[in-house]
Parts: sequence; structure tokens; C-alpha cells
Amino acid sequence: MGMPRSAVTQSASGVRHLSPSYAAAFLGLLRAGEVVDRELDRDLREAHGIGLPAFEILLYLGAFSDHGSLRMGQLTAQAPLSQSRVSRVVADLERRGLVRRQAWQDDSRSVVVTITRGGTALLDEASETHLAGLDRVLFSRLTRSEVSELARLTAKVLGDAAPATGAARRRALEG
Amino acid sequence: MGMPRSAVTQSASGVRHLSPSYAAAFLGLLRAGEVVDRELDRDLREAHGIGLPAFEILLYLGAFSDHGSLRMGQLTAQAPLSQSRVSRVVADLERRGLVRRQAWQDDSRSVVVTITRGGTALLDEASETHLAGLDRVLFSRLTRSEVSELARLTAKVLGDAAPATGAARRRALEG
DNA sequence: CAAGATTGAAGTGTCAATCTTG
DNA sequence: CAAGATTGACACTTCAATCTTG
Repeated sequence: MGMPRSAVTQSASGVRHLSPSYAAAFLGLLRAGEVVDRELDRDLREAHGIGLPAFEILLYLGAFSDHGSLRMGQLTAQAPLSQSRVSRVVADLERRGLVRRQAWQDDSRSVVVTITRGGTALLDEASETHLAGLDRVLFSRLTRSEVSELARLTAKVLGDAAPATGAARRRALEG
Repeated sequence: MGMPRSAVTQSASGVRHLSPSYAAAFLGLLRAGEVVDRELDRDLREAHGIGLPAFEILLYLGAFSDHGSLRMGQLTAQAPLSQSRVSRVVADLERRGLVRRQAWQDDSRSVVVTITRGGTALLDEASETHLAGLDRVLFSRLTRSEVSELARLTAKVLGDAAPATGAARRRALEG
């Protein structure tokens, strides 16, 4: 199985390497991901003082939770960040008064994170920045059907393997 | 211009956010890039003690240069790394005896990096690891035409903006 | 002891300042 | 002063150790 023989060629020096088309797909995927990530992160930092990871956490709390609250474990499951990273980002958000942390009633080992009024306000503003950035670096460059195709291809690449923090994510989604 | 209105919807809480299809393309691109990068980096580190950035530098020297030599500026232009990062990686490679650095004859401000015999040997081995990893995480999951399509879409996203270290890259390619 | 979360140490990367040569 | 490269200080991220509660 695996890649067809034509994917690999031999350079003058004898080193086996990828054919141009395969190299373009590989390098393109890595660099496009980097560029989009970096640009959006920079936009948010310059305009609102928070990075993309912090923005995503506010977004999960503000837009994809029932009452603006999620436990740390749930956040770790959704964000493509390690448990320790989520912990540090949330601690920073709390320092800025954008979220609140409190022990969970049912099991005080868990910590419930709740977005504050100020956090919601920042989220609203930052969402506009984020959407504008996405349009600029990604969506304005593709047709609607190309967006769908990109979604399909990347999903296929990701396959079963859950994004980034695979094991932790799967565990948390089950628990 | 930009994205169609259908790309943005309004959640119960009133926050504007991406429609599922657009979110999938965005998140998919970022996470697929991260996963592929991370896996290939780990493969190389475990098997050969060098990361993906160092591997790419050896590859440029060993497979895509005329006599195994390139100036620092040329390396910076090709690798998606900052000038300072290239400097540190090359310094590390020299410590391990995989490359050699010497002042350039024509202009001793420049440094010429040359891959050593040991570096070439490591490159040969690491290339096999790298190709196997690429097959596992990327190419075995896509058909040949999907690989082409991914290359086309990511190139479109990258557009004029040169990958990562845009300005530096363009400057160096001209000089 | 197991689960949930935090923290210390270390790796990796960037920006800005610096050093050297033209 | 400008160009090429290196270095210092700092930011971000992860792994492993730790702390607390069940």
C-alpha cells in the first residue's frame, strides 16, 4: 500500500526524495497551516491582547456551552492544547478578569470555568477581528466549493487520530 | 468581497461565528498541519536525534545544492524558519559534525555551510524514516488526485505571501 | 491508589540588539 | 552606514512531578 512509486524519485546525489507534486502537498499543508495560525494569532494579540488559544477558550465558553461554564477537563477535550497549557491560559484569563474559576460542587477535584461579563464583551469584539482575519487569509482566497474540499481533505488526513491531544481528548469526551 | 454571508451564523448567545463547513476547513487545516508536523518531527527525533527543521536543512544541502554547500542566507530563504533559528540549528548540526561552517571567500560576512560525510550518511537514513512517516500520516490517507488537489488548495491559500518568513525569503532569493 | 488540576524544568522559537565585515 | 550572521532576553509549549480530593 502507501504512496505510489512515482511519489519518490532519486536526486543526482542519490538521496531518495519526494516528487514535486507530493512535496508541494506536504509543504503546502504545513506552511498554509502555519501562516493562517500565525496571522490570526497576531491579529488578535494586536487588537485585543489575547492569542488564538485564549480566544478559542473564550469562544467555547461563550458560544458553545450552555451557561458560559465548562470544567477544565471539558476545555482540554475541545481545545487542541495540552492540559497544562489550558491551565496556564485559563489562569491568565482569570488574572485579566475575563473568566472565573471555582471548585465544582459535585466533585471539588474539578474546576468550573465561567466566562465573565467582561469576557463576553471581549469575545464579541475579538470575534469580529477573528472573522475578518479568516476572510483575509483563508476564505477570500478560495471558492465556496474549495472550502468544502479543503474541509474534506483535511478531515481525511486527520482520520481517526483525534487532533493534537488525541488520547486526552478521547478520554475526556467519554468521561 | 470576502466570504459569503452564509459563512457566518449567529449563536443563541448572540456571538457571530463560522458556519460548520467553514469552521471545518479552518480547524482542519490548522490541525492537520499540526499533526503531520508533530508526527514527522517525533519520528526523526526518536530514530535519528534530529528534528524536522534540522532534517530539512540537511536535505537542502544534500539534495538541492550543487556541491553540498549553501550560504546561511540561502538556507534562511528556503527553510520556513527565521534567520536566528537557522543560525541555531546550523550551530547544533556543526556541533554534531554533520555540517561545517566557513567564511565565504567572496565576502567574509557570509558563512558557507557544507554538509559533511557524516551528515550525508545521516541524511540518507533519515530520509527513509521521513518518507515512511509521510506515507503513514499523509499520503496513504489520500488518493493521488487528492494529493494534487491539496497541493493546489494550499498553494492558493499561500498566494503571493511567501511561506512563513516571507520578506526574508524574497530578499534572499533575489540576492 | 486514581482522578483532576497545577507547577517546575526544559525545549523550541522569535524579536531586537549586537558584532563583524564591506 | 548597510548587510550578514550570531546572541540575549523572553514567550510559548510540553513532559513529568506534585498537590489535593475522592
